[in-house]
Amino acid sequence: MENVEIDHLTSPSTSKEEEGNSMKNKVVVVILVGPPGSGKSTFCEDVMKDADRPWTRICQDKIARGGRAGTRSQCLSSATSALNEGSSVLIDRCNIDKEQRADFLKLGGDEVEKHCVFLDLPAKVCISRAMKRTDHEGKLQGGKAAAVVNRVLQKKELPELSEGFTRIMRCANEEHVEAAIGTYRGLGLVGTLPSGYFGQKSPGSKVQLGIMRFMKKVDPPANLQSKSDDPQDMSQDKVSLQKVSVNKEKISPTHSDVENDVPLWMSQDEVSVQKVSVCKEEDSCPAHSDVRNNEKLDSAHKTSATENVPALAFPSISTADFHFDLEKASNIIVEKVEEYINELGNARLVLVDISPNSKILASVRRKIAQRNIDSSKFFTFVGDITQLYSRGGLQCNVIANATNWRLKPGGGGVNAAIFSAAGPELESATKERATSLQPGNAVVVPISSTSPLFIREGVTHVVHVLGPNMNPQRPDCLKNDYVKGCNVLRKAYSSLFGAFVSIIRPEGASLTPNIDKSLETQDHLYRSPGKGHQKVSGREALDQPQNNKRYKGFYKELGTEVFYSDSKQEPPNIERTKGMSKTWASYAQALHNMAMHPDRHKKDVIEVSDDVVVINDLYPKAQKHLLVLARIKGLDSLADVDKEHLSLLNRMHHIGLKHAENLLKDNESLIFRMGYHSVPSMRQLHLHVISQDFNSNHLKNKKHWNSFTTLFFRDSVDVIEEVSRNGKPALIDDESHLKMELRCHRCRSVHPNIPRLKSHITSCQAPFPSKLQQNGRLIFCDR
DNA sequence: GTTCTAGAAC
DNA sequence: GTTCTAGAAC
Repeated sequence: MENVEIDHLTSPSTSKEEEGNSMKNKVVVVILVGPPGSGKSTFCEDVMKDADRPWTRICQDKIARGGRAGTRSQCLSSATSALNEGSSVLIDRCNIDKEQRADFLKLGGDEVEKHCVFLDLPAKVCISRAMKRTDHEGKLQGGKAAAVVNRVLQKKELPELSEGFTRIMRCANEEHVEAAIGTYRGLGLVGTLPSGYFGQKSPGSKVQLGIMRFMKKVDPPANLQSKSDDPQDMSQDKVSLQKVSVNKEKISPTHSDVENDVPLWMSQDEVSVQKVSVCKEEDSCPAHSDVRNNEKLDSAHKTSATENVPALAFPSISTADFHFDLEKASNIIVEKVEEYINELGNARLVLVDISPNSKILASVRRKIAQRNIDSSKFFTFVGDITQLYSRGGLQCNVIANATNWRLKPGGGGVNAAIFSAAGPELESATKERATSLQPGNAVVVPISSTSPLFIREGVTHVVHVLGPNMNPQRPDCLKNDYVKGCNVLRKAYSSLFGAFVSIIRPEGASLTPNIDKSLETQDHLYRSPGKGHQKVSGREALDQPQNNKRYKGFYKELGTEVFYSDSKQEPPNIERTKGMSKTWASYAQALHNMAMHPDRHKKDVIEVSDDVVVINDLYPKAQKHLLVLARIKGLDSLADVDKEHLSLLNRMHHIGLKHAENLLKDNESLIFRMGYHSVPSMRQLHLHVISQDFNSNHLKNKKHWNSFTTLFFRDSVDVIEEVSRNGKPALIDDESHLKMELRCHRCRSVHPNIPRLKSHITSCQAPFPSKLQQNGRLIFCDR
């Protein structure tokens, strides 16, 4: 072994001979997992400093020779040598996905335990650190570090025990990291650590361990014992005595008598055992089914099992029975996901295939790894789409069915499986809404509360979608006409994702789905509250205490309580605002005063007419930032807008456009966007006309940035379309978007703070997201 | 909406 | 020590 490649720390009191005898079976391989800047090297240094146990740090950057990074095989051979010499090993490299970890998990054979320390710190923390360091061994520092961290995080796959780890410690913050360092520093010459998963986001676990408080000691319940002989001995494991809160609803939707507090020192397996012991209906309980099967699936995103976020699971359309070219299909999937991903809010899209060797999944994964797609919003999953929750722990409230033109059960594949799993009611409910489907179209069918799909899997809607057919054995074969085929496949995904957006945003989604004209007379499709008895009974069922705890929180979050009940009721956001004029603080009256009395504010006013006033924003957030104020009293925000204001909205739009075009004459490099804040701080409906440079000293904080660059900003064109279609604009009725991480509005990269972000956007020339490039959302000089 | 500022983060 | 955020006050 070359002595410059690795950091050794061997206890001076331990001779080689003693190591060979006493340490042989007690060495351990600790594989660090985390992006650049997550603190892997610091972790190693802290563990090794004054440690009793001999450690060897294997660092790929340090193995580097002649300016080039070392290789994986060099790391493996150094690690093997160290283990043979009786030293435990710290693998200090990103190890971000399973494939990168696999070889290191074979080190030393079965007798050597493999531990994982998963440094899962917020992206912005890692970026910030990586950018600031000046002495990195791999020369990864400064500006390029942010891009690298972003890229590495795209590939992140959560470590799982099933990979071969006996123990995983996830560290989500500095406190957790300190605890982990303490754990390994306290691991004496012959000590061992309990097996299992410690920390949140245990993949496949039904229990979300809540917020870890590593340092706060709480006595464990009398009926549970730590694996450590001495539970007070923090050197065994600093997490050993922590209690965490567990959300009952998330443990087992059908059983509420599970212990509410589970001590953190229990491993994932122990928690599962405990659940089994209190559950009387193991065979039918989804939680237990999942526990039994959770190692069969390989997704890095099973955490959604414990999160009540809306999700659409969809199979690849047309690539199986309809023989569509896989590469072309995967291109279209990625393209359409990119187009819709910003409309999802906290919702997710999951591409599902039953085969672990699925070529289409592999192709999509390969392509998304090269794109800037938020891996929490879109990921792939290997599993049966009809048993995602019960067997895979993945909760998806909407599943897509790649169906046939007759919308009939049978045939094979996904269609047969979904009709079969849902029971005969799906066929009748489908028939109520449509009897046939054209390629490229989709139809939404709510799932009855009595359907096994709802009871067992938590599925509330099936979206049938029909793709193009390239198989001469099937109807409507396109005979290899891929120009047409690709267009139809694009339309199919647009219909599907549009339908999903309509389900999760019932007030009226911003996209126009491809509604099959032949079906328009029937009551169904995407957004309509509908009159089907099924829907009403489905909602009634939610009032029953059993079977539905999971879904209650879900619907509350989505605000869909009203949407699926009888259609005479209005969506909740309308009800709330009607006749309940919001009270506005004095500081929030400025725009109202200007709109009512423009003559008193002549120096700020650019244009006045009977219905609008145009002003320069007093605190512009970009080089050019105008406001078009409505002059109707009582029209304070989008919540007050309805169909009668459509002509005013159009007029505000055109006045805004006129001013943007005037400003473009002076500066052709500007790009404008026009829109409304979902929940404005200032009274009086006002349209922002803002240049996309965001070059302004008045843009100071996260709220400023996110109010113009997330879904909180409602493009004028979309608002107008929604009001003309639904009579009301779709409202994002919470302000969570304002607290989201700071992402570049062009390339979508994450930045740790406002100064860094502002520095980035001065030079980012990436094209705007495709959605913004459509429907005239961006206004720019065409020459 | 902004300003101010304590204290967290670096 | 400086930078940055986030909450209170207005």
